Amino acid sequence: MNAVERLSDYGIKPSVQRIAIMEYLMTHRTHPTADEVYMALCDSIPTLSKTTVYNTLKLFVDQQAALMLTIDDKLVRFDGDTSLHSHFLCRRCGRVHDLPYSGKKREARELQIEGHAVEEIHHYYKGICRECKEKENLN
Amino acid sequence: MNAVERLSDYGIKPSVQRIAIMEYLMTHRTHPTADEVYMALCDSIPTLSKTTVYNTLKLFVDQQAALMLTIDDKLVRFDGDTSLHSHFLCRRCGRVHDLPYSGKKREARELQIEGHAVEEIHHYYKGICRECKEKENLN
DNA sequence: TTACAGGTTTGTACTGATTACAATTTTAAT
DNA sequence: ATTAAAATTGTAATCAGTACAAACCTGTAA
Repeated sequence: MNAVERLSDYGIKPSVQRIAIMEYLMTHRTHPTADEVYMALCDSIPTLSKTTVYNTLKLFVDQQAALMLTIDDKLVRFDGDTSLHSHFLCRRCGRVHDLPYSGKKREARELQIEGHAVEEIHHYYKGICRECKEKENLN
Repeated sequence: MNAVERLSDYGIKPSVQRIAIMEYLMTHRTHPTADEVYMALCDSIPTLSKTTVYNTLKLFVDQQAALMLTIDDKLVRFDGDTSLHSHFLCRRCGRVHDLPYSGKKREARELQIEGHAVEEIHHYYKGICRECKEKENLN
């Protein structure tokens, strides 16, 4: 699946900017911030505006073509992988790693929890990631 | 357990401000923002500074006497209940409701997931809360 | 009592991510 | 080719949160 197909799957009209941003999300599983997306693309699209990046990422989230992660209290991150999975934020290196969804399988399909209509599930974990732990142990 | 006891349990020296803020967190399970805490207390402590509220809440979180919730992308919220539980954000009324922790019991005691050292677990759910759904159905 | 030292609080100024908005450009249809 | 609608852009503004230095306590020891 390419970026254009994915956009139209979610009812988003393609444009140079939208395709580039979606492509970036699809090929970089780093959970980038809006600024990181902008910095990565502004060379290849010199006229790109930061406002467009913000608007476009918001559009993707509204259309459910991307996830907005608020795991970090400073920065909002975005994830092009909308499948049900969890996230791990390393307080050492600041990276966000994907984890398989660890909740009850049943719950993920439930529309209701305690009478509330659930539309989004976010499972976040924080700590020190494997790579940072291994580096630490070398010292 | 009163606020002063709770502070000393977490190695925090009591002061008028710290006691008032901890007391507010203990008696208001609304997951308030720093600004909400400030607005609630500035009448009874007229000299209270917003910086103090921010600093104190940060101190509580660092000492693990409170939780910082980043369920909302706009505002950081605080929770005086540090027991393992989940949260539901209603996109209609904006309130955050508590939910029992629904993850696997095993996982909560694990220090590691996929090799990462887990220090914090945050399970967030978003949607429309029961009260808002019921109000909606009346119309 | 006085003076000092440490920690705490305060107010102001600043930062930096995000948004509002109006102008410009592009797209699509007639 | 015209025109309307949609998309993009740049600038200015917003506003939660923070840095910093001055002022203020609190306890201790001369």
